[in-house]
Amino acid sequence: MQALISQVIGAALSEHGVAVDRGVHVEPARNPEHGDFATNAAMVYAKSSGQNPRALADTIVGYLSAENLPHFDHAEVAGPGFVNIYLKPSWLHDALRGVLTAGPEYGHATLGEHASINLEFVSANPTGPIHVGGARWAAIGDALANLLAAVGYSVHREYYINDAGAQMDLFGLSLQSYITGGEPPEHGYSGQYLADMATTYAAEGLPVDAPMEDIREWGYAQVMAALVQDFDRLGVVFDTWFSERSLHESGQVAEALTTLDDAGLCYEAEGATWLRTTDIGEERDRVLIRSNGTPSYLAADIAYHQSKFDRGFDHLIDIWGADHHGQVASLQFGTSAMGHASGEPEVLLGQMVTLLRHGEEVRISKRSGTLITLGELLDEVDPDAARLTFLLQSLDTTQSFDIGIVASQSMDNPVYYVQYAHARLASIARAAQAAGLSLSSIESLDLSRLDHERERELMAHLVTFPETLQLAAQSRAVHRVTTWVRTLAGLVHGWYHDCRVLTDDPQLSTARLALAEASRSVLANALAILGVTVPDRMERLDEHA
RNA sequence: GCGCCCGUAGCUCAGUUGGAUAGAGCAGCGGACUUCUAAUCCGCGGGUCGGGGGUUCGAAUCCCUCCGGGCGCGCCA
Repeated sequence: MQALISQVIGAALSEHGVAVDRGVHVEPARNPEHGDFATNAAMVYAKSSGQNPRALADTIVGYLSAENLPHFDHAEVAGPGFVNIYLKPSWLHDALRGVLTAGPEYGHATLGEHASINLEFVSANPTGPIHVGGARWAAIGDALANLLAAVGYSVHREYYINDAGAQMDLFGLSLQSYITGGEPPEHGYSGQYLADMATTYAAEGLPVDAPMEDIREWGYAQVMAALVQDFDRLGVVFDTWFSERSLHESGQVAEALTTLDDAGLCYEAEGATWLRTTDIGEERDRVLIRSNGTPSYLAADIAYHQSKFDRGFDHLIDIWGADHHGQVASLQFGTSAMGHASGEPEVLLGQMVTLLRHGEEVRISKRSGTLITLGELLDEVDPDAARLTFLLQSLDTTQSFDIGIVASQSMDNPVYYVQYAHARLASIARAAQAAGLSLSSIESLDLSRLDHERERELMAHLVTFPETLQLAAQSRAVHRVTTWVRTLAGLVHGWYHDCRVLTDDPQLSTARLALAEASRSVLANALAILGVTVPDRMERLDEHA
């Protein structure tokens, strides 16, 4: 409908001799008094057409009125030159029919044209449990994958295991000291999880005097197993766990280094090999091969992203913590030097999580061992509550995650508000079935009885779902879906309160049942994208709970 | 010093990519269950959109500048 109106106005302007070079924006009116849709086209093109905005708006109204648009009622000029478009209620009834017909597919799009995306997120050293910051990327990455899939991309979830390099040895030495009771290494890892691992190690009867390498590898396996388990609890499953070591062992890192060198982008100095990142305005060049002969993290990362392209992905997206911001340009430079489009990989930087407990900040540091792990978080906080909390905010804002609030005040957590809306609608469906009420064929439904203001608002919001998904996907902003679904839940609750579905008026009840089913379906669809459980019923809580 | 992000109600955050009277949740106060679930609904109070310039019909949104906060600026990852 929106697109159709935009098209008609565009054609009208062209016919009127106006060059339509900036598109025609038609948006749902925010205020019901402004009709169903509004456009600012008259103000945008006033200058180039040589007319004042209101006169041009009058012209547009004339065209619209003559056009015989479906469901068109009338249009009028408002304010400085807006054109407000009023449609007959039947347009929302038709739209609702469309929602029901599309079912679980409603809102899905073919924007991505099946292009394949490799989405990498969380990626960390396997030297300990994932912490709360990682949990944010896990929730967001998984939901973004769902979102991109919903608009037509083929998405692959990937976790890069940084199992090569000095940190692994430091981890091995640290664990060894816990096992032997010996001196811990300088700047080593510490924390309860290492003590627990040492206990397990002893319980399994493994040799205390084993070489560090063996202990390191044993610990690595332990950490990975725990990682998979924690992600599973959060509902996140990766398609690929990619080992950094494998890149070194297969020679792909060496290969990448050769390619970069052949392109003349490397030089040697101070015993090391450098990448000329100052060529792209970086402050300094970056080391590719250390003076001790080992490739740097950057070298492996360039090879890693090359491997993603080798595996056939059309586009790469990485979600990184903002503390890695400084590495983006070098990696992209390296990737483009390997022959790929500039801007690959697309790196989404997420701001940090400030962990609080009842308003008091908890400093997290993996090496100092004061971390709150994902597992510990999920011991205290319902996984759905955790996920939705992470999906509430934009990646660009630092998130305050108060464990105390998300756990203890779970009554007030938005996740239950949204889930409860679904449970209520599912409850209506059950009651309707018990009463022998069912939806006849969608085409023959008489929806004209849906004329309550609550119903108008609810239907009008359902209509914006497809656009919301597309905008959210294009801007990689999952939280927009969350915002949208919270609004939907609010509208559902309000409607539920004012508009009883099961009445002694069969036509009214049937029409309302259709709206309930459509709302339930879209709600379930949206929650599935967010990765939040969709309950058909929820237990009544105690008064004091 | 340089780069990125942020600053919106007491608190936590949205704000449809520049639109009409800036919103929600929580917290506070006051109302609504003989009903398909009250984990709900309704009402009230609460704002120099960090400050100042600029761009234009129109700015929370774009540009400049200052202030305040976070993160980074390793041959760690």
